[in-house]
Amino acid sequence: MADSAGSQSGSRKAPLSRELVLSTALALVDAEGLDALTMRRLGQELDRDPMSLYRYAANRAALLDGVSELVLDELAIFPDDPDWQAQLRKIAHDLRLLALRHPNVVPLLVTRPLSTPLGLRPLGTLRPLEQILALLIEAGFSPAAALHVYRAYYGFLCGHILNELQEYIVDPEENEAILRLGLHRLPAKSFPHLRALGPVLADYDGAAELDQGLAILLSGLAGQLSIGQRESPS
Amino acid sequence: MADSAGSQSGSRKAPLSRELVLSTALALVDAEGLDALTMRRLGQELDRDPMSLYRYAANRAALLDGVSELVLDELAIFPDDPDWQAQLRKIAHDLRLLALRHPNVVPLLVTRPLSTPLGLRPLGTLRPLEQILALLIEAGFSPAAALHVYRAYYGFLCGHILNELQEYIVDPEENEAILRLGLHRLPAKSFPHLRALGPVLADYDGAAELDQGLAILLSGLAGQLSIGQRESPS
DNA sequence: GATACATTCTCTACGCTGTAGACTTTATGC
DNA sequence: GCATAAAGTCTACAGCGTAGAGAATGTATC
Repeated sequence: MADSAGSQSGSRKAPLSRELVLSTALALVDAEGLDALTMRRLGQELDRDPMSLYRYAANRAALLDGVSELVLDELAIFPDDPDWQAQLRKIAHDLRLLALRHPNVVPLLVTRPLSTPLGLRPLGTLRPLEQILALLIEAGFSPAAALHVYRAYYGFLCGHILNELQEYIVDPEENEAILRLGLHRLPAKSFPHLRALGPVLADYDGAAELDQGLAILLSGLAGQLSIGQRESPS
Repeated sequence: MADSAGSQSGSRKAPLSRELVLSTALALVDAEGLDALTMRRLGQELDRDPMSLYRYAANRAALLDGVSELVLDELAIFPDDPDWQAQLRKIAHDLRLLALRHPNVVPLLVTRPLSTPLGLRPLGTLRPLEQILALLIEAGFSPAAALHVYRAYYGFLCGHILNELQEYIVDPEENEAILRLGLHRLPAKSFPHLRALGPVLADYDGAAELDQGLAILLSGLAGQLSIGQRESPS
């Protein structure tokens, strides 16, 4: 018998479950990146035959969807908050922190919906949309206006997170080195401004910039609310 | 006898080049998606051994970077435009159209930089950043302020494009069907607003929404300009 | 023409991937 | 004890990226 790794000395291993599979997958992605999440590797991590995973996810794509869902489940939204702007700000910062906590999952979050029609996505990934719509409608926006506000808000939010993560470098020791090395590599002639910004690029206060952008956007969107209220029937 | 496609009847085939390889790769991605772009398949498309591609791209990742670059090269930016807001609006719409023209490349555009420190990216992907910085500095922003404006602007832009593409469905015939099918699948109890929005979701005027968002954002950002500098040259 | 060299392309092979299909083991109900 | 269902395993296949050696071709020099 091939009782390979640790586990119980007895014949039985811990029972598998979708939750266990997904959380192990997430841990693996967090630790070693998306590419490390292969069926074989995950099976090994769970001390099971890779094929057993197909009981809990129809295929690798579904597994990735599951991981997305699991991460988004960490996001708490309160659609009943009477201060919708404050709530949107809170959600934004929460999502930002979530992204920083699971940077390797962000490509998934942002990419998977591109290949799945809205209606067929995992429910967990649609929950934020639904709840933010609820929040906005509660705040007085018409459903259609709520959708537009959502799009502007969520688009901006995703964009910010992507942007920030693109400049983010894991090891702050190496940061300076790689940054300088990289920037030095740029032809001075065609990239003068970028090269000159080296030091400024190095300290990026993502939370502050997110706040600034949100302030602009939310106040603009709030303006549409008061206009809409004055003219349109509720 | 493997002389498959057209080409000369003689022994020689058309000479390969990086441009040819990349544009063929782009065509393949446009036509059949990112997954279809394998070394073997691309080799077959060019009627060459897959290994010959490694002369023109160090590996598959570099090939993907090359495709990103090729697409971004289509984007024209005029850093000398005296009306920076108009220029930013134009860039935004151009990039949006570019994304709609090459939807399968968007994941690449958005995802690849996440795994490459800024300084080590293909130069072609840094050009827009540099040129927009130039535009903003020319307009009177300090370099640091220009960077902040760029981040807010470009983040919003990317976010919008991603958002729009996520709701975009290729076949307008099937659109209604899949949409309804999908929405009908949603539990009415937990997704009331989303279900109710079906018709509104169906017609999404991306250009208009992009314009609206930009209007809010740019006017807000322009405000920072006038505050930042007491005496304005404009 | 002949020779040497550099470039370009091809061939073979290795270890990895997702997963279909048949099979074995274990838990459960009668 | 036995039937049935559920869970897990095994084997196998087609496809992937790409290392490394080799063949074919183009060019420079004599």
